[in-house]
Amino acid sequence: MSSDRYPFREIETKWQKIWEDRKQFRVTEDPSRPKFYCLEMFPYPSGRIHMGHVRVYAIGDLLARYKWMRGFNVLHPMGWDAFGLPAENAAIEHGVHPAIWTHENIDNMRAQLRKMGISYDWDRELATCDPSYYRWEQLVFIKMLERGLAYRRRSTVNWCPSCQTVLANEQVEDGRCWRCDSEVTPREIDGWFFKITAYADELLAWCDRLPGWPERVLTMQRNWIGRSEGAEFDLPVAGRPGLRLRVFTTRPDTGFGMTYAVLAPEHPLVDELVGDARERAAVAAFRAEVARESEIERLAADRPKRGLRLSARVVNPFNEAEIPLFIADYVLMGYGTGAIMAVPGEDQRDWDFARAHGLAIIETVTRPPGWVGEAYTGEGVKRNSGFLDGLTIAAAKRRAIDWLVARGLGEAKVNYRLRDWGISRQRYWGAPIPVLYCEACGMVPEAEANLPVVLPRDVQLSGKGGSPLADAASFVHARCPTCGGRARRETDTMDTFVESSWYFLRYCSPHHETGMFDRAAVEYWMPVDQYIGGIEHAVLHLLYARFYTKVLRDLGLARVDEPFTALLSQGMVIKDGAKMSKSKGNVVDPDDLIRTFGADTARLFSLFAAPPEKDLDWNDHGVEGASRFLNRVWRFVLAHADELRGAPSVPAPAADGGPSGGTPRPAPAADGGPSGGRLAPPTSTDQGRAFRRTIHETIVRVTDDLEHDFHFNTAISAVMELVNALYAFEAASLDRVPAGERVALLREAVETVLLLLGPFCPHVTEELWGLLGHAESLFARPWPVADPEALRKQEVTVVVQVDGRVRGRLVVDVDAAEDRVRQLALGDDKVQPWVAARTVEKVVVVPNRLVNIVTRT
RNA sequence: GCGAGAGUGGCGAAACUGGCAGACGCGCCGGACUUAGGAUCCGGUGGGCCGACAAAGCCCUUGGGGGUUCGACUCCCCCCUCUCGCACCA
Repeated sequence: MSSDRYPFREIETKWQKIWEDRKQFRVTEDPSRPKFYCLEMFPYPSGRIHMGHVRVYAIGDLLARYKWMRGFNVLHPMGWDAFGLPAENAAIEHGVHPAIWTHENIDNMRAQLRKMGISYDWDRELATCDPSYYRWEQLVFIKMLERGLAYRRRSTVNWCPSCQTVLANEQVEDGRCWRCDSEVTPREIDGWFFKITAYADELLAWCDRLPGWPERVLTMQRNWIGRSEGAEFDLPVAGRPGLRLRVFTTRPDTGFGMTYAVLAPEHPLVDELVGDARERAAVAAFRAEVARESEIERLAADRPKRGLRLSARVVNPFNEAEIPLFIADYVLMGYGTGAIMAVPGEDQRDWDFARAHGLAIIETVTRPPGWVGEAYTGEGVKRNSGFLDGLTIAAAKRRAIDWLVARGLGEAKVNYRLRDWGISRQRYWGAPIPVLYCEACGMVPEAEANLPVVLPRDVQLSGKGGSPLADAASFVHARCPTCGGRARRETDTMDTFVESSWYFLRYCSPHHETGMFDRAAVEYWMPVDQYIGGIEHAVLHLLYARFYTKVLRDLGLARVDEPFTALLSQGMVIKDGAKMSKSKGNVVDPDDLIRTFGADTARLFSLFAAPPEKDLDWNDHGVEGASRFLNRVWRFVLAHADELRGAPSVPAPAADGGPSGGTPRPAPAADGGPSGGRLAPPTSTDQGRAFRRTIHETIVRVTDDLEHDFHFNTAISAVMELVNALYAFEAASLDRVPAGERVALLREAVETVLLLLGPFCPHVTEELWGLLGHAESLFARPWPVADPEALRKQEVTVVVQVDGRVRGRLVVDVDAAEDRVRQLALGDDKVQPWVAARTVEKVVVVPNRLVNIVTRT
């Protein structure tokens, strides 16, 4: 079956070696050329690449090679997100050290990626578990500590019992661990945090300035940050002078509608407010009941709101009314002040609770006529609201805040859903946090001269809980960098998302030894022009990396506001309607695929089967189709190689940029093939002219598809059409087109196919390019530019409609006079019967496209 | 519930600012070449009128229903379905 396929194995091995030996894709800063930084999210070295990797790296390589041909200085690096739990779990299960396991996996995956033939600058490869990498992150940690951007505190965190570590909020999905899907439980623990909330406003504001990002991702980030404007103010506790309850609200205008107040069950004020032992017991019971529920149960929609009425009462400062106070499970300690004023008239949650507990409901916004419903949250004029009556909601909000401020009760306040990023992990295989606890000095950062704090090799990994580093005596016991006294090292390691928050900066100067990166290199390469990765990182990695980049900027290390100018979120690879997984038995192994069909076919199908942002439905027959297509190209060139070599090569485009704003290469390769021709093929016949137009229309179509919309699938189909046309022309032109002209056109078509297809299928196109007599790499050639002369049309087919239905066609000169086209249409044989018995009311002529004759009886 | 996106042949999908719906590929059908073909090449392939075949033609068709327009997959309104994200965030 494969015996008739072109020899992809030899060809792919051959060219991979040549590219590597030549270091063809190694780049350095070159101020004379425009740069293009093309980056795919680096992989976790799990050991094997999967089809998702094939897809994302095929996309990245396509863009990198295309930009390369367009004359850009392209940075296209690859590395390894090498810290993380799987390595540690493998160590526990199989007794192999995480470092060894990781490096073996990296070696395997590097070999797999090489077989894909991707244009990486391998000299820039990095692994985040390397001390020469993470040392800079430790240095930045210390600087963040100095500025209060890193801090330690005790808090309730998300604990994954399976991973035996803490998770950041972003890493919990529906109450489950993002990695292992275990149910997360709350735990009170000391840990380190990055103050991402200090950047909430900036992260949010820049969401409006990232036009190259998918709206979907920006929306997710905006939601995650969750900015809301409102007010914070105090409710005095009735009969307890000096005791106040602080609440946050986004609707200060509804203060007069506040008929009760609610505290989160774990609110610290609750203990001060309980009256007697009986109430104390009731509170304890209520808290226990709430705590017993898992996160997942609490998240279940539409569950009744439960609450407990306290004996204490508070005073509504707006109307001096004494109102009841509750603790209830629908108020969360983690947001705002952990306490709310309840306005059942204008808040559905409060309405539900008020109805369940027989509480008063006051409407403070005039409902529209005929409105029926429960709580009303729409626009309207204020009523039942004292000094706010008659105002709009917006005006009333301002007036209410002014009123609170004037009385010293509160102020305007912005709240965020975003929490600080908890980066402590109670695990081994991560970057050590460079901090010590001195018996004399307390918590002190490690001295910069002592960095890196290297992860010790000899550690017992049991998986039984507790930081493994805590058991490594040689690591834990250290000298205080300040006083020289006895000190204990921090044994938490950093979340691996810290490493992936700056690897794109390290790529700019991966071997830089005196700092995180070389400033000039970063100035030249950053930001990343095109970032490509999965949607699963819409908030996680992409938010952290944006934050960390801004921190580095504010530390004076780099002048970059945003790391990624444009983002492409590629869809998943699915098969038989489901995500590929071992349990479903629908996994396609990239190695098998490449062995059977070759890397070019694997890449071509990945790019052809669906547009990149959609899920890709894997189809084995479709892969065969892709393979068949490449064979078709291969066979044509081989059958005609001798003949084609004698014809003049395609003229290299003049170095004046392309049709779509690309930037020029400096000098076209002086490699015109053996005959060195530079002239456009003659087109003395209609057939020749039509074929040449097809060639150049294909150039326009493919270029537009790549440049504007990432329509890789339609770009490929355009090339397929050209190949179909090539076969057709070859067969039909033999006696009709002069031999010299014919072979010149065939050569122009073939070379155009190879150039356009090169970034998709680099090996086979390189090989065929060589067979045509070219000494230089296809990728040293500029991207083809359409010849306007070839695109010019003499005639066009115009559709003739009668009352919107196609009844005939006309072939007319391009830009023929409207009147003439109208007359031809009306007189057309096919059209006549449809208009004969009717009155022509109107004739619409769309130049070069269509005529619509509108009639009535 | 809120937000975003999507719904087009047997399947993956095309269709630029409204202008020939279904490009390209898969699958299927037929033919050619062949000892043979699961290789290759050529042709056909949305549904219906429609029959033993063919040609030509007509009608219907982009989730459903309305609307705007000479003309709607595309724009507007209503509804249905699916996917994703957020989900007591005050």
